[in-house]
Amino acid sequence: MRQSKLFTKTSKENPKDEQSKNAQLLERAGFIYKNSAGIYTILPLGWRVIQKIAAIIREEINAIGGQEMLMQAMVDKHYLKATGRWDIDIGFKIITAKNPEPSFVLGWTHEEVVTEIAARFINSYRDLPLAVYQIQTKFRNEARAKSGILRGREFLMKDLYSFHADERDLLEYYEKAKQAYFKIFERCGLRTYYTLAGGGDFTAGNTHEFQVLAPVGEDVTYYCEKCGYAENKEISKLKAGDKCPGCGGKIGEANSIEVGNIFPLGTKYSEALGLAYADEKGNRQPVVMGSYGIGLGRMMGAIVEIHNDDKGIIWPEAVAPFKVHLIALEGAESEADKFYDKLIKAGIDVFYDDRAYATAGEKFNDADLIGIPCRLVISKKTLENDGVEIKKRFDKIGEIAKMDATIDILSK
RNA sequence: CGGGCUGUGGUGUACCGGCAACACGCAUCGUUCGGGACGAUGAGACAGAGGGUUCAAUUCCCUCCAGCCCGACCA
Repeated sequence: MRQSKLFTKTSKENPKDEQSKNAQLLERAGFIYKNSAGIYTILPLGWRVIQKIAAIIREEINAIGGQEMLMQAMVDKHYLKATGRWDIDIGFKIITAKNPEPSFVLGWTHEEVVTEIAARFINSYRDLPLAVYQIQTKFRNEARAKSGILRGREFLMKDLYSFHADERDLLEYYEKAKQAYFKIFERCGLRTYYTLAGGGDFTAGNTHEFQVLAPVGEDVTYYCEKCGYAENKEISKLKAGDKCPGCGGKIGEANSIEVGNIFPLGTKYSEALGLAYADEKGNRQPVVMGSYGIGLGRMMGAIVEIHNDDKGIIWPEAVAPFKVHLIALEGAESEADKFYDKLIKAGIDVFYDDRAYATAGEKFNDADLIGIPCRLVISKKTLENDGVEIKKRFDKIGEIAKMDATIDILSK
């Protein structure tokens, strides 16, 4: 991708109406655009990051047997009526001039919908267990959208639902999902705490959240500095300085961002929507369910909150919009063009700053802001050695390498 | 939903009861070219919307709308 052709441009100033780091940096660098409070367009650069995150999620969820599908945003009243959730004041009900009485809501979750679908296909214990998921837009009428893309009114979510013959099988899968979640977050550069939490409108029992410690986070987590055990303040009896109930380590208190959660739903939804199977003896049993969510936009925001410096974003390699940022300086344009073509041919995901009228300083500052982890600079200076300068985003100075050798290294 | 603050070219700001200024960005020309370089010229806002006070409103008052922050709420 040539930077001169990119749809967006960077901005030198922070937007006046954004206080959170994630929104300031993502907007300045051209990853997102705010249309309304809590409603952000994901621009080409941001969409690349979201796609990287989505690919990692798909890999890990597919690996635990998740089958991807897509449910629709419009959810008929009868689904939420079945569980008494139609009147929860979080959805956007859809009305029209001809139909002032709403009969649809823009889905803020899909337990009811997926449960009814599953009831059509699950009949026997032989059909279980199963797990399906989607990456889809959710709508929530947040009383107060805040913190940039960390709490929006419309956002992309991965929601996974699992179906089991009994509680034991659910818990087994729950553990698998937990491990998959740890992998997903770790691969995306996020250190998460597996946090005991309440169930909200989803289930009466306890649930688990994956919390990233960060000052902007709106949750408060008590966590063990030694073993990583954690509880959400909402339900916790712990306080800072206590001893960890598991290992005796010291409990710390910190604000945190909930990037994911997993819920043992039990039979609440299967009973409400008639999802049952025949066991080995032919007796009808309710299916035991779990649900598992990850907010993709919120993850992107959390990554930026964690990985930045005073110059801009520092993307973890796995989720960076491009693998390398190639910069051509004055006097090296034609050589840089050739090198760019070679990188493309070698299959390297490269962002190429070919802008003729930008100064070196502008290019470097933009590169720092956009935050691609590996930078290549070609200038008259580097060409004296038939070379290119390689610099990691977090390094102060780079080193010169031969162009061909650089392609070899990058294509590995 | 309650409270506070804010709303001025594309962006960030200033001024002010007398028909709007500066920086950045943008356009053209020239000089530059390894950390947002310089000079010249130029385009671009009827000041969130509506109403009121006044000879006169971007400025004062009211209403509404929008945004941010705090709180309440909250997969």
